[in-house]
Amino acid sequence: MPELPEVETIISSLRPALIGKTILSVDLRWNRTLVNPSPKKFQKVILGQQIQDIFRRAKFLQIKLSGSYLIIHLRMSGDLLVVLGGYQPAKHDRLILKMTDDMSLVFSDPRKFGRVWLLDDPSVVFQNLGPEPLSDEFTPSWLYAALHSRHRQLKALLLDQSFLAGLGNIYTDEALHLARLHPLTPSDTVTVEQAEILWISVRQVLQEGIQRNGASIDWVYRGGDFQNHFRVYGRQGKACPVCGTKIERIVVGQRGTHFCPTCQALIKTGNG
DNA sequence: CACGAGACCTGTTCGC
DNA sequence: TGCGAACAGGTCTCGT
Repeated sequence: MPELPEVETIISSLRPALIGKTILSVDLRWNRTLVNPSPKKFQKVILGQQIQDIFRRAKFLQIKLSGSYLIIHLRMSGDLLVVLGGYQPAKHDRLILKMTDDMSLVFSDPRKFGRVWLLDDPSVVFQNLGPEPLSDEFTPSWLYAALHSRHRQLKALLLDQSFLAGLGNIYTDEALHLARLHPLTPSDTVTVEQAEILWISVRQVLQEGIQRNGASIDWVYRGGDFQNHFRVYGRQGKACPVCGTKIERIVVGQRGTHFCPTCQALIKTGNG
């Protein structure tokens, strides 16, 4: 479900509620949610630890405890909510941490793809991630060089977390539309100018997503409204906001991919 | 290295 | 109305 802006939005809501709270009990309701350590050790280690801060790295939530890091990835359908008072576990709850001040952190995840780690050193989980797109590390010249160091379809490459960390299916389609680049463009044919426009576009869609508190689709409403501002995602058959051409949907790397065939024409290169 | 298919899961929507 | 297919914001692994 969530991409970078949604994770950022969730963290913003959790931070004021959770910082300073101490974990009093653990209710693990789907064992495979927990990657590391064993359920028994997890409970033993986490009880009594205090939440000190919460950060994001890529699409991971990184909860700094007094003696460990609690790492959470929401994958497709995960959600985190804070509830006050007596709480009756719901059908899709996978992990519930009861805290001081009569508060609980609930990890709900219908599809059971989400994962949780409790680690002394979180870097092992992050070691294969590319740069953060909103950091200073991500520059137009880095992007141009990185695109040319591989030969891949732009859509697939932007989704690859080891290339760039944080984009998912929605924001990739939106960024490519803004940059007027076809999703199947070979990465090493992008010009310096196009790379710069793509760099601006990636940052712009992510910042807009954060500003709008992310996108809320399907049955989960978490307050964001970026879904009302999609240019191409999920809009196949509807008019491109720029030129009016019907948005098309194709499959790239097994992901639904939405683009405007006029604004994002595939430019043929080679043999002139 | 690049790419496609399959796996992991449940729920909703689409098409006949 | 019913029922199977297709689809869903993600990522890993395997075979070619």
